[in-house]
Amino acid sequence: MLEKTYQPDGIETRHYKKWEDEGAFKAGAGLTEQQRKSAPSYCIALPPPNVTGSLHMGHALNNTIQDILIRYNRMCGKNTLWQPGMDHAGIATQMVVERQLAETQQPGRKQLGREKFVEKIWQWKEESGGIIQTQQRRLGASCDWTRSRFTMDEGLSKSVLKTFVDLYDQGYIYRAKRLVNWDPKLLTAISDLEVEQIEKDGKLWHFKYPIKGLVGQFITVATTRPETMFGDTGIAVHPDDERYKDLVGKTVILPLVGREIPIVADEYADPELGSGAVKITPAHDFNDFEVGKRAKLEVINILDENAHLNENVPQEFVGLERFAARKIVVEKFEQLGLLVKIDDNPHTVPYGDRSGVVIEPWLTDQWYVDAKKLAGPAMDAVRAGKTKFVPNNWEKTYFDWMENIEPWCVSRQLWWGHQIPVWYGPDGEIFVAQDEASAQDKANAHYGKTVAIERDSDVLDTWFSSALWPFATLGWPEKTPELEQYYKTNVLVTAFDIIFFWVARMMMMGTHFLQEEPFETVYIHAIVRDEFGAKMSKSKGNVLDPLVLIEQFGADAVRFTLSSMAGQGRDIKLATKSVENNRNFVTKLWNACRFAEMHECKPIKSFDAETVNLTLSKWLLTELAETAQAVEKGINEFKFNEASSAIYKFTWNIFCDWYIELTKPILFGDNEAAKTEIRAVTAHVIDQLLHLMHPFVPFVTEELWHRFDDIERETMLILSPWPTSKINPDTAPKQEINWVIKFITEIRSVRAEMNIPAGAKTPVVIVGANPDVKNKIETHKDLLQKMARLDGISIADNVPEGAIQIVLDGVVVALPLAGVIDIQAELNRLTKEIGKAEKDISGTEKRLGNQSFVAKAPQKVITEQKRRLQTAKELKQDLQDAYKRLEKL
RNA sequence: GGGUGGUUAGCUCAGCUGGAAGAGCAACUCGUUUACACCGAGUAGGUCGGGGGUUCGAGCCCCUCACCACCCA
Repeated sequence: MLEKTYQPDGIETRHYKKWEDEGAFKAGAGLTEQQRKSAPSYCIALPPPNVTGSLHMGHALNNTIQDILIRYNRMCGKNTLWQPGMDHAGIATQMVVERQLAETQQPGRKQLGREKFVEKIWQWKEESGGIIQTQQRRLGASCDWTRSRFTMDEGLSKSVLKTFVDLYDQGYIYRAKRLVNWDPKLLTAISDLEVEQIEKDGKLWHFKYPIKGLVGQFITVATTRPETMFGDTGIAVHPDDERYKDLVGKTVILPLVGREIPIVADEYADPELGSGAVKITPAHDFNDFEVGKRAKLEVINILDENAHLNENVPQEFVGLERFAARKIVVEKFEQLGLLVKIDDNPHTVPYGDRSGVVIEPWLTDQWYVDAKKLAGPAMDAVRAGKTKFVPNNWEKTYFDWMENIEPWCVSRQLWWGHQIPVWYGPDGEIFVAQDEASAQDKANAHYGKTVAIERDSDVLDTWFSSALWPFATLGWPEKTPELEQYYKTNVLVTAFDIIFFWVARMMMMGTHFLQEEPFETVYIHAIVRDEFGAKMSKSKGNVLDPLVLIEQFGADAVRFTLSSMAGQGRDIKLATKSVENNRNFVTKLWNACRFAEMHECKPIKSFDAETVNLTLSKWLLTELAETAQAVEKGINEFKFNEASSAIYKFTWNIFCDWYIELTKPILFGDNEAAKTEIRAVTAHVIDQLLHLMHPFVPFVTEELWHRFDDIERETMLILSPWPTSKINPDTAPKQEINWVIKFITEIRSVRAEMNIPAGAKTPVVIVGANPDVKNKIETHKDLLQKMARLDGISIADNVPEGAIQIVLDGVVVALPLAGVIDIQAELNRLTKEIGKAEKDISGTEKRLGNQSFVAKAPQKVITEQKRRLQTAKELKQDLQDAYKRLEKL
């Protein structure tokens, strides 16, 4: 016997273990060798989480969606693969391990040296990396863990090297000295996508620079970064700016330095901003770099890797930290009388999203991928509809970014990652090869003798390897059966913030190396926020931990909450309360099965939905079939909220609220044939429902499927085939049961409104019943009485005196309660009802009286309006009659 | 500054190719009945952000304004 409530803890781990142990997650699970070859494949590459990561709500949503898709398609008999894994997260991992070394008083990174440090990282990875995969299991993710991959594993590393070498040989990769976003804390270049622009209350300092040859004349420049003045190599003014026209071509003497620098005309200078003249520091500002190129200005780097002033500044300033330098520079200008004023100036400042320090544009040698060339085919694939974005509007974001794509800086000054396969000869000649031996050969051939070569110490950007994910995990560059079977993958599920980072790069690499884009569909889901719509963040303290919620309410409740809220194009505002509600929903399902169990509803193997006799059965089966179709449609269209809502409504509002209640008179009665049918139907519908719900709430459904009857299951629900459903074209059962429901609802409503005690049973008299109504009443007499709390139903020609009167489809349902009810209250109630009918009548009449409506509206709408008017008129008449009868008393 | 999404009941959100606004939660009233109090029955609650337009008809289409959120400069 099922317990009163569902307790997920032990059950979840038990089923998960069984699924995993018995290979239910494995590629092609549930199919025979033969079927695997012929079945259509369905493959999802899991966006690899970061090896240092732990499961947050975003992952929970992301994984839930993928799991729904995978479980559904697996049950549909497809050859499925959900390919999991992790990426090595260069910076993040290095940071984690460095912090750990510091905390345990061990020698730091630099003391250890590269080899030892990397060893430490591997050690860390084995011991505590990848916690997230355990957490994904808690959520129920049915990935093929036996195929789990890591971007630093041997196979992927090979793919990465091949990719680099091929791209280099094909001319897509080059080395260049350009400005990069330099993180002076982590001492590496970072992607501009890893730079956060944050609005800050800054200052705008106005400095006077003396003009050479014009004694006592100055030009005022405004700057947000005084300390960079040591690197100034020019002053820019707008070419049309009358104030400065005469100064263009002259030079100024850079204070504190004494360098002579030119005043140039460039449209970059905004006459409206500050003084209209702007100092140009090409080595330390992206815009200035461009101006400098146009005006052929000198490029002077004044910062070292730690963002301290280097030897290119006057002796007394060398070694100063950038913000200390700023203070001192301002003081010096003030002392020299060259500080004009200081304005408040809110502006955006770039911060490294990992380090949290201000990012420095810094001039370095780095490796670049010519992303522009790769972007072309990747865009074509989307234009041609070979890859579709869902919701579609994200295509625009994709195109906007791809069209304006910048060279992709792929080198990072880290130790953790794929070391760049580039070797340098004694004179700096570049040799690119997959291993040192081949590089040596190339070098020897080049120089005509054996020379010492040295490998580039930098590693590749993590995204360089993740970009290969959808095919490298399938074995590429080898032509493996898996690659053949599963590429291109069906869908990529991710959040919008990853479109640039990852989707775009996979599209580029996939189209380039396999001549086929990596996915049919890119489904972009929502971002999970807190219940007030704010971003979840540790500092705000509004983070909901999925594992805590799973602990509290069960994984199914968490999953169902997320899928219910996964509407398209909208963020999810998540409150604990809604998870609790869905826990209640799971319990409701549990109790429905408990009811079935109590009444010995057991699956009948030979059950045939076509042969049921009872209207109630036919009605329920139709509702079920409609639900199944809604669920399928919802999943196929990525409208998980619609699928979830169909499940919820059927389970709670149809099956529990009505069906179970309507079966009670039968199950407690003595019509054995009816009882037998209801038992079979109930069991059948629950069985089907558990299938429909399984992708959403896998644990409780698996558990119930095994428990609500005593059949020894040959398989597990996870591998049980998805039901086929057929909607009965006969709508009569539906109409009949809906009439029953309406009858009961109306009486209940009136009883509550007229304050009839819940316990009191009332007789009811039906007046004006046609044979059809009489028939329905006769058929469902027991349950109508039970559910509407009636004490007998009689049929009469006249309405008894002093009764409450309900008009239901032209029939008067009277509750003769003379002496009990408050006549005036009943008169008031009827007046209100009459008012409603009148409003309906006048609205419809107005519409039908409109010539152009009648002339232009479709016939269907007009007929509907006429019918509506007729019904309303009849209702009003009946209500008025009821009123008159009562009024006479 | 450019772009995207949003504004519907107190809250969170549905609302199909335009045909008379729905759910869940919260609120309030009442709880007989062994599936379930993690429950049941019922009630109330909305100028669909403002303005204009198209249309016989607009929450939905068009224009405009306001506000909110996010992305990119």
